[in-house]
Amino acid sequence: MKKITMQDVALKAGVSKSTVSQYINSRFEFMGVSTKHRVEAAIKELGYIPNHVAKSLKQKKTGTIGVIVANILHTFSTEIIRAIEDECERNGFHLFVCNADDQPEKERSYIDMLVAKQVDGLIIFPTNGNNDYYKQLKTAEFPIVFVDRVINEPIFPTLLLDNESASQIAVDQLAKKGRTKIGLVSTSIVQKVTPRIERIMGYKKALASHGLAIEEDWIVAEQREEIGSRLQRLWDSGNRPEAFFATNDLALIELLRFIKKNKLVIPENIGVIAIDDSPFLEMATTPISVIKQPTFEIGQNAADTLLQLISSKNFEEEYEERRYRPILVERESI
Amino acid sequence: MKKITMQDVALKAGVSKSTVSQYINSRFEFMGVSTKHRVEAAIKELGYIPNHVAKSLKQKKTGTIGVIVANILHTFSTEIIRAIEDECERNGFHLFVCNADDQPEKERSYIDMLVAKQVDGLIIFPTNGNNDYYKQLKTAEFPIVFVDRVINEPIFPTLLLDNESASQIAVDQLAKKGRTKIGLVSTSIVQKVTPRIERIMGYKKALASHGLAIEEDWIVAEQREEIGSRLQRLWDSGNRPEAFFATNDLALIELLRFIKKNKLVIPENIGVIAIDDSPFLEMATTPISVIKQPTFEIGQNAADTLLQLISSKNFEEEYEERRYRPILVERESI
DNA sequence: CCTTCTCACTAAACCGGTTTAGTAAGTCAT
DNA sequence: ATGACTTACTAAACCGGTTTAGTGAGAAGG
Repeated sequence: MKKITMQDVALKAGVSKSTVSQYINSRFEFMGVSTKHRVEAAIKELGYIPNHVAKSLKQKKTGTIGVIVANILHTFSTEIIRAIEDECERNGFHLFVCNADDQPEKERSYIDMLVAKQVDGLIIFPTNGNNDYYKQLKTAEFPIVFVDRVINEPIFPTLLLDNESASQIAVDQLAKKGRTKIGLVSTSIVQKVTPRIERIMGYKKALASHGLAIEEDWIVAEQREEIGSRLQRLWDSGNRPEAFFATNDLALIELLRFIKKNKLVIPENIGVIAIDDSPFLEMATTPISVIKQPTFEIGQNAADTLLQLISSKNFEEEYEERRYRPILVERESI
Repeated sequence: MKKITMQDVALKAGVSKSTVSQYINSRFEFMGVSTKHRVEAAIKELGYIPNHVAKSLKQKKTGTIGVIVANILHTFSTEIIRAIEDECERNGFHLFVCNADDQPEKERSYIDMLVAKQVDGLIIFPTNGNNDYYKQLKTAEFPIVFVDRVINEPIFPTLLLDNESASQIAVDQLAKKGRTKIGLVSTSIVQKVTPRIERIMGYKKALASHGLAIEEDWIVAEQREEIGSRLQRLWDSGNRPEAFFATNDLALIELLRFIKKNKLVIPENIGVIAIDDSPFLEMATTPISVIKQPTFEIGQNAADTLLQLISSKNFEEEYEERRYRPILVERESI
């Protein structure tokens, strides 16, 4: 069935399509009342819906933004995306969301696809494997904002949690309850993912700040599927920490699974604290203490920063990364 | 900074842009080897990225699909969307995901926006408030697939859980454990949302099938924020069920919050079963039994059905709704 | 009455890639 | 030598909306 165009509306209303375009864009300054009503009636009668593809071609903008998430399984990612969506929507933009699964090749092909689709800008949780390509895009003055991870050069605005600070809070909380033997559980640091690296660094610094030794065996940083068995081996070795600090929600799930398997009681047998929250942690038998990221604020700011870049076209040579203060949610698990 | 176009590549390579277009589209049948290499080198040298907006205008397709979710807070929604994303991606399509918050006006404006953006089709979890508009789109032969909810006429393919069956399984499980006083917790049915209505209907039928009376006071179907206080009043009344059946994950969260507040022990003091799963339910102190939807299959089929509609352009007068068998995940909470 | 200005509207170029009919050169068969 | 066919390539129209310079009619001022 033939799609209705402005030309059809113009014919129906007895005007030119320029006049219809003026009407669609609410430019009524030089438009007779009779003309206006005829165009309005024609649009309604024909059920005309504008074609934004044609408009985008001429105006060289699409009103869309690409978001490339490194790992969408992290709850905080989806929370940040929700905030980005809300803020973009408030400004008349819509999102393509893509999941790179922490793979640089996937990320690269998403960037290409989104640039080809003429998105007006990108928000990327960078995988850290496309640094040359990021530089090319910088040279091309393509608007990009990074979130959650830092790359080797500060070429785009970068927003992320103060990870070391988050670890400091975690260790502080455990130490405050008298815990001196503190282990850490993380997902793999092979890819050198900023939050994981910085949180482990922060954990070490925090232990040192409490005069506590760093027990390398108590640092479990594995692929998610390996965490359980590593924890088991650690537990069975007899040299056990009193508490565990999980650096993200996926690590926490594996930690809780291990705890349940060994029929440990929180916090009597083992203390637990984690970074990032989930609705169920609050109402677990033992509600789990967490350090939250201000995901809504990060997302909103990321969106605003990008929209600013898009509209101003003012590109700085370098950008200072913006760090967000973590938020302690003290429950009963430590 | 000026964007590189095919014309620029053509000039560089010493060919016409038609030739460049043939190269980009891998049409080499009538192309000299020398020409091919010159075009290839020019593309690489200039860093040319095609403009899909121009291509879409000419070809009248964008390779994008709109997904309008009624309520994105439900975990099953995001699981279905993940499956849709994967399947669409496998077929070279990408998604716009919009959240209607169960509001028909929001849904309507999203449909308009997505049609204007020339998406090739829509997957909608319908709010049930735009039936006339759905019919208009049917008349216009716009490809749409409905998910999770049924509207008053079978004008588009519709995929959803066998909700009554899910409730039957829930009541069967509780009855099997000797529970005869079974309450139900749901989010609000004011909007007549298909799954909620059907699950309550299924619950009543299932009680009847076990010769159990329907205690209207034990049916809590409220706005999410009201559920806790309604449950509290029910509990304090003294006329209490032995177990609760939560019809979705949001209702379950409120139920668990109530249980925790009243220091009840699952399943000793109160049995619990719910529809829809979450990672944490498995490792709760008392792992919660659930009836899962086959979200991956539903999402994949929804995507395939829509892609079929898009490519075949073959629209039936009516469609039979497709029901999916629920899956029991027996844990320890009943 | 003539000139200038304003109002209301329109023709046509443009955005960038696709596609198709057309062109030129070379090959082959008669 | 000529006609038919194939290969390799290209000019230009098209997709649908935007935008701008242009046009005609009417009003106002000198």
